[in-house]
Amino acid sequence: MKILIIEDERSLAEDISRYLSGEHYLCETAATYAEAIEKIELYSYDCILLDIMLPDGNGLDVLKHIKEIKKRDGVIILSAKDAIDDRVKGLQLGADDYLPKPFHHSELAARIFSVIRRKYFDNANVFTANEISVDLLANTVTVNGIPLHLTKKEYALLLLFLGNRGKTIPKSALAEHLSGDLADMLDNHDFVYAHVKNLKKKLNEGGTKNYIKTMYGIGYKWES
Amino acid sequence: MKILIIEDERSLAEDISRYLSGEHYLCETAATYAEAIEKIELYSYDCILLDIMLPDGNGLDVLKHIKEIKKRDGVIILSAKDAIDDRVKGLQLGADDYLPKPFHHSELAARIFSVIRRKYFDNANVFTANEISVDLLANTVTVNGIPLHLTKKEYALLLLFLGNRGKTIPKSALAEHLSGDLADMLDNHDFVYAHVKNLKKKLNEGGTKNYIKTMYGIGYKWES
DNA sequence: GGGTTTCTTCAAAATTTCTACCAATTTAGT
DNA sequence: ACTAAATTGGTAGAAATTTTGAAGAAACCC
Repeated sequence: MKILIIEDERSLAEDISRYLSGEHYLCETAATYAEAIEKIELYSYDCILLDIMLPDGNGLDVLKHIKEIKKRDGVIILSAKDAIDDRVKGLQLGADDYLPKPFHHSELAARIFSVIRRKYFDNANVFTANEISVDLLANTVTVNGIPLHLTKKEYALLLLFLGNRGKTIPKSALAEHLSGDLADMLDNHDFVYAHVKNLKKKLNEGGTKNYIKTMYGIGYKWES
Repeated sequence: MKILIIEDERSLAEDISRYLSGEHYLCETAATYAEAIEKIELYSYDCILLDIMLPDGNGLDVLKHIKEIKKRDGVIILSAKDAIDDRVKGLQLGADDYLPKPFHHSELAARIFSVIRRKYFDNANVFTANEISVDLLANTVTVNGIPLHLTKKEYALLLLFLGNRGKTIPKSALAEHLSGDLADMLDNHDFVYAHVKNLKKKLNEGGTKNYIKTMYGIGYKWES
């Protein structure tokens, strides 16, 4: 899952980025209004964290922009505790949530989780696709009611697939998603093969059909 | 879609090439000014990635050359973050976009995609021609709503046809677009025949009319 | 620290795609 | 209608990619 952090205070942005990376999110940052607009126009994110005060503009304008030009990107507004005005305006403009600074990491994670859940998983805590069922809060998986033990990476992989059903996910994206540091995983995708294999195997032993299709030369796709 | 990567730092060029290959692009590289000019004169590309600093010349001169002698090849300039001058000059000279180094692979892919979409497909993400529909983001093809599985080269071929509807495409151009190493494929077009044949067959089995007309002695043409 | 689990690397086997080749067919020009 | 060149369609070997199992590293848990 991909997060954009729009925040001009660099140390805070990096702090958040580091924490969320450890929670299996892929993070990017934008420190200015201009940079934020650029990234929003070019990419899509699962969730955007939006600081209201930016050196060269107002975060609410960024939000307006997001909602104008498209998109179903989730938005969580970050701002000072007492800026009630911003909060009201933000939610009116279509923000998904509001988090006053300072906040706990765990609280941020919970809000992001909730936004993503709403966006990809019909807002349910338990997401079911055919015979597979995922408890997003407990982070457990069952197949036909029987618990299935997955490792962290396998679970991350499964969520990525389920959140992108029907879309082809390039190997490089899988590598990025699994590897945390998107270093030089560019030429070595062996570990992706390994994890996909293991996930497939476990799902299969659990008795599911094979929903993970290979897109030769590109990546994989979840087909329900 | 065919990309030319003009970049003297070999490892970077290879990185990019590998990544873009995984995203359905056909890549070639040029490491020097001379090599770049040579390839540009000989072939055409859908998008050219242009490093400004080359060991034997300036990338802006390459850009000038591109715009002089032809072409609707899209150009994205790659250069150091603070080279504002180059950016301005580049855009004045007709570059389509500018990407400061270092950049994320996904960011590069997004810019290339945007250039190509603008150039060939009226800025749309899903492109439909009669009963055929191509999702440029997911890289999938459907015929009358039924998914059609194409290989990389077949997909590249289809995109080339759809991007040039009504125009006769010479065999040599098809060979260029399909050939990974632009060896002396100039006299041997057997592999073009093969891929056109396979694409025709799959489209036909999918139930489309035969839109690919043979222009005897010249090439092929997509006729809607 | 020892034992267990998980992650990554490696190499051979299987699969998919690509290219070369050949015979049959079509085309353009005479 | 005949000829030479170009294209089609099939097949097979080459090349590239993925699968698979096993083993070595690394991380984790008492």
